[in-house]
Parts: sequence; structure tokens; C-alpha cells
Amino acid sequence: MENRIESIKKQLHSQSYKLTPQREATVRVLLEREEDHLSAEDVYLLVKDKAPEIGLATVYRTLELLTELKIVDKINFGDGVSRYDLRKEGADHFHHHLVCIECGAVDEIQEDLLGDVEQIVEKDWNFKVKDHRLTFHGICYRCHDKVETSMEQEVTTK
Amino acid sequence: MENRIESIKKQLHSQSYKLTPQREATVRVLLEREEDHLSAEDVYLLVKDKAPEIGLATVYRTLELLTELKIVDKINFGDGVSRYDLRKEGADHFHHHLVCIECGAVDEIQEDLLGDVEQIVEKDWNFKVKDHRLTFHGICYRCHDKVETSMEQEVTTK
DNA sequence: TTTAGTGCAAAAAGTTTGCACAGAA
DNA sequence: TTCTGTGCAAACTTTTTGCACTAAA
Repeated sequence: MENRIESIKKQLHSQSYKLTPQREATVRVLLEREEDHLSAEDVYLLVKDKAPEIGLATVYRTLELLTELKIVDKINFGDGVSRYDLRKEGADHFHHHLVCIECGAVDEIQEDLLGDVEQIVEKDWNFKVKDHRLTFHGICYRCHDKVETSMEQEVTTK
Repeated sequence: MENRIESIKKQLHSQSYKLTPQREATVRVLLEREEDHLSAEDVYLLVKDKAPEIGLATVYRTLELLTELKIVDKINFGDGVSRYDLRKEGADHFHHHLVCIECGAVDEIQEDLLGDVEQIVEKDWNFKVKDHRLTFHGICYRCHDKVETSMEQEVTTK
């Protein structure tokens, strides 16, 4: 935790930005909720617990800055809100997402599944890939199990 | 063109929706600009040429309806705007996109590059894939060529 | 004392909604 | 007539911006 803050501090400094208390509080929230996909509003509310005087605009500006420095990735799952997702330390590719259309859960795939596909794109389309966004929509294992369970129950009830 | 309108009309009717003049004008715009990735506002302005009395709200409602019926796909490239992309007739998967970070161009890949990846996701993550979104960010062939050309020019000018 | 960063409020941008009206079944 | 669909304006949501102020270098 502390060393990741330290590392982010260095990244900011290397571009002559400061890690102000507000920015640090924001980064801490992102670190604590690494698995989640928080909207700016979500982050704002969580940061307020640590630093009640912070303004929403500052959160937006901080998230924008962190996005620029590729410390976080800004994503959009199709509801009208941008969400912010911390990059894994040293990850050169952006991880993938599984969005459940049943329960809304968003799971992450850290493994890079696109190596082969990127090669095809570079070769066949002459497109120099710098980044990617891959999201699957479908039924997550939890909802999948739920359906099976309720079907079993139905059978056993009868 | 006309037969695709006919086909969309049938799809609407099958769900007890009508293809009103406003909806038809909207669909025609989408068909004419199939390669583009129009925002609601873009569609609105183009439809206005055909049917000046149409309202923006109607365009939004029509696009929402078409999205529901999976005639168009709603996408989001990270600028704050939703874009609407007609599905190719009979396409069961949503096509992929190449977004150029240099010139902003958006190219489409109709081929399905994710067959293998989806199998892995279904098997390893126990996730029933229903749809996907895949976008690569990078340098398109045009900008790629441009850089090379300007480099050549530099050399020959010297 | 200069400059980056902040908080607040207002504005902008995109989208949705309420409602009275129009037009097809 | 009945009900779906429409246009308009207002409302709402999310994000950005202007500006005076703060605080660190």
C-alpha cells in the first residue's frame, strides 16, 4: 500500500505534479477499492470520509490527471457514467472485464487474452496497437449457479 | 437499402412497434452513414434534412428502441458521447473497432477475432458470453504512412 | 512572491421526462 | 375512439470551467 503511494508520488513528481493531501486521499480510496469500478461520484463520497473539505471538481481533476499518467484507466460500461480503474502495478496492458447482464457485477481478467489478436490487427490492418478495451457481456458464474440452484429447487419441491 | 428498411420494418412489427416516418428517416440516416459512428446529435442534424420537424427527443427514443431490438449497438469511445452503430445484417456478434489516437478515425473490423478468447472465458471463468465490446487504440495505417512520408520528405529536403 | 492546486458555484453538455397533441388502427 | 408516437420545453445528470483564494516552493 504505502510503497504504491510512494511509487505514484514519484510518477507525479517526474512530471512536476505534486501529491497533495487531496490527491493522496483520492489515490488511497482507489487503492482500497481496487476491485471496484468507482464513478467520480463514488470516489468523491469515499474521499469525503477522509478529507471532508474536498470538492467534487478536485476529484474530477485528480482522476483526469491520473488517467493522463496512465495510473488509472477511465472506462465506460454503457450506463451514463465514467468509471476509474487503477492499473495493476507494472501492467502494460489494460485488463479485461466481464459484465453480468443479470446482476450487474463486474469482474476483472488480469491475464492478457489478446496477444494473438493484436498481432493479427497489426499485420492485417496495419494498425499499431497502443491500448485496448475488451469487455464481455453475459451471465457470471454466480448468476449461472443461481439459475441452476433454483431449477434444482423447483425439481425437488415438486 | 430498401430491403434492409423492409427487414427492419418487420422486426419492429414483430414487437408491435411501427415504422413511423420519423423512425424511417432515422434508420435511413443510419444506413447511409453505416461506416460512421454517429452521436445522437449527429443523427438528429442529418435527419433534420429529411424531416425538419423532427425533435431531438424522438431521435433519442428511436435510437433507444433500435438498440433494444439489437438493430443498432450503442457504443462509447470515451469522449462523453454515446454513438450508434448499425449491426450488419445477420451479424450475430458485434464488430470490433480501431480508434486512431492520432487522427481520431474509427475503423471497423467485421471479422470475429474473439472466438478462441470467448471459449477461454466461458471455460476458465464460467462466464456465459452474450456479447462483447473490443476496441483497440493506436495508430491507424493512414497516420502511420503519414509519419513515414514526412520522414522521407525530411530526408529528401535535406 | 510566484505558481500549482483547491473549493465553490455556475455553466455546459448530453440525455430523459412530462404533457398536450397528432395520427394511425 | 383508443393508443402509440411525437414535439417541445423543462428537468436531470454528469462533467467542466471561471474565479478568488490557499499553500507550498
